[in-house]
Amino acid sequence: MRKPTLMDVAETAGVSYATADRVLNNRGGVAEKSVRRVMTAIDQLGYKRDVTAANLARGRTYDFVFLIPSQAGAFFDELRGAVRHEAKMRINERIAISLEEVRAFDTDRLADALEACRGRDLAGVCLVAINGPRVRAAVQALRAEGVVVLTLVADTQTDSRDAYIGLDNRAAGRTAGRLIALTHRGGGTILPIAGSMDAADHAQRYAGFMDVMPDTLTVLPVIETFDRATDVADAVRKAFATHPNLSGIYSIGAGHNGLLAALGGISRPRPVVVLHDLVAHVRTALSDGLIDAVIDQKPAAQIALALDAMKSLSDGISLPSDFGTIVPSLYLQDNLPPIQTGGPTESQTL
Amino acid sequence: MRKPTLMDVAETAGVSYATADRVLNNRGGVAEKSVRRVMTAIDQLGYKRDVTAANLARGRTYDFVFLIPSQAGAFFDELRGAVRHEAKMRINERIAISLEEVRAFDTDRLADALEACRGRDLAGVCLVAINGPRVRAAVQALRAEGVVVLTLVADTQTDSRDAYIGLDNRAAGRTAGRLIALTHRGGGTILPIAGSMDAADHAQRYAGFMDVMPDTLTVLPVIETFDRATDVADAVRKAFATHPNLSGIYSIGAGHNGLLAALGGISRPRPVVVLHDLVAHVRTALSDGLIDAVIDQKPAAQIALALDAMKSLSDGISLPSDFGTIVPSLYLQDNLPPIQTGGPTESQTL
DNA sequence: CAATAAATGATTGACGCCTATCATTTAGAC
DNA sequence: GTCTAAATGATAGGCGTCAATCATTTATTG
Repeated sequence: MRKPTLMDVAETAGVSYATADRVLNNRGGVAEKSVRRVMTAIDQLGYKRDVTAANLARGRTYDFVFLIPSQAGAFFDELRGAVRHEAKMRINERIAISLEEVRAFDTDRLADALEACRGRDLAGVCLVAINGPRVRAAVQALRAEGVVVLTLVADTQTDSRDAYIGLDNRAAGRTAGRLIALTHRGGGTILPIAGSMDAADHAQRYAGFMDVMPDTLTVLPVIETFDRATDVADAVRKAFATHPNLSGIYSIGAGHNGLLAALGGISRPRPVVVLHDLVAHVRTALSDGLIDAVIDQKPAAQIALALDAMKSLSDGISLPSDFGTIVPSLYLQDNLPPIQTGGPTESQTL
Repeated sequence: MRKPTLMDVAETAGVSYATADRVLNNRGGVAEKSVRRVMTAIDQLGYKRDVTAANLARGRTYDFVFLIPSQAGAFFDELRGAVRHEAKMRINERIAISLEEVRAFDTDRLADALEACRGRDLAGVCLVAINGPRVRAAVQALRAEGVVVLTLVADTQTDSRDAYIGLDNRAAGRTAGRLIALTHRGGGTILPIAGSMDAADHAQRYAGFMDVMPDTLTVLPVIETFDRATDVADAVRKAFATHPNLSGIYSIGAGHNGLLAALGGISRPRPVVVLHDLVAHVRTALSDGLIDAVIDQKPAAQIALALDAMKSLSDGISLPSDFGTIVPSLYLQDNLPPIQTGGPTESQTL
């Protein structure tokens, strides 16, 4: 039989369409026993509301805003690219996405951008969080308006946003550590390089890394480079000079260009190198065998997840508890994912 | 401004709605110059047909059938589970999925099942292919009816189906090999275990594995176990006895229970173990540190891809050339994906 | 039992598109 | 200029739901 409609439900419940509708969209003013009869009919028939028809009727559209740092750097480039891609993909899901760039590390600009979102009848806002009183207040104001607010990549206080989508940095660090350990079953000397141990994500990755380090390995003190390529290169070169038996490098942060440059210049057997984020030049380096493994946080997947989450939340559907935790992907040179094609719906012009 | 409708297009093109409609759905009988004017208006306004409204109006539904081997075994269990899951997920996308189990390795049963699909006005059929003249004929007959036919996991001749969704087995083997090589930089002895080298997937994995084996490693001859757990266990135990310096195992096929049992029983330092498919007991073994790495072919993702592909193809949209190639995922115990929750839409009862 | 409130029924016009019909205009052939 | 074919316009009903209105029935209360 054909998919049941709400009219069918009404009939088998022995009530009018109007009453069935009142129950379905709990508009109230329905007697207890009628509610029950409708409910019964609903799951007797296996009725499921036709969401597309509903959205059509409601004329509902979802307006989402992404506030992404304008920070140069391959990772945020990818993130922005993913937003643009999803924006194209979802126009015929009645989802309108606008991408706004915000100057990086500038709480005031971020707060400005958030405040500018008020009164625009948005369904959701997604931001890469940095903390600050104005930011926090602006988020609260938005949520008070009924706008769903998500944090992405970097979180704020747990209670001041609706959900957080981001990498499990501890797991990422553990994964890196596990791989390093596996490749050093005979022992060795490892150099961890971070941007800044004051950055929560770097600190968590490092902690995860150390969690799984066996004591047969010598782990040198972390070098902080503030993700500046030249500093990274210098640090690596110096380490090579100082530790002739350096056998592994874990690069916790960014500034990979420096690392790659330094690696290209050495003569003796290259150490095992594990680093983060499969951006274009890292991908090339991995393909070329200049590095061994990349731990990725799948920015495109995060954007897609964020959209699903915002849509659900703004429909009043709550998220599963473990939602939003991104498990890192591990890539060697042989299981690199294809360059983003966008799936078959890409060409859906007409 | 609001999303333009076809009426808007008609107006800015200076034609009637009927003509615009004739162009959009190329029903023919429109003068060349009118076609151009409508086309121009379409991309001037950035008009995109509202697919949901269109499907609503058409009353179009997509009926898909999955023919999955009834073969016991965790992998096909997962595959079937994924089909059922997607079936639930997509009912409000006007997609009806039915899952039919077919006795494994039985071309006649498969052909029967395919023939039973005829005349049912299906949009697509997805099968785990095994070759045989009757199967091939049945597939052709279906396609002649306009049914999209996809192969999943195992392929047939390239020209006899619309698309193939499946693991890049060579890449999977290479990934395993790369990991083994990385963990044996000092050399070692590796045991590859396959179900049958006559099976294309196993042979390909093995080939990929050997592609990247450095000559500093000793690779023992492949053992064929026909994926029988007891045979696997025996083979592993025997290998331990024969090769005291056995340092790595690559299990190419299934029958992992036997491998895990044998591993649990050894006293000396465990070799590095890499195997395929993150099914429940493998997951447990990985969590417990009984094995080191798992290469997964993401059955759930394959099912989702298959559905997207069938839908696109039956809408007349062709697939990108690299579509359907599944790149293997590599899991260590720290980056295990969460147990399938199904995303936020799961709870979308009303 | 009347007066009031609560619950229900009946119906309607969107939403954007599809499909079909019928009338009208325009162009081409002679 | 007439006749025919091609092109176009106008319009209507339907897809399943939402949101609203108004009329009617049923229950409650004193």
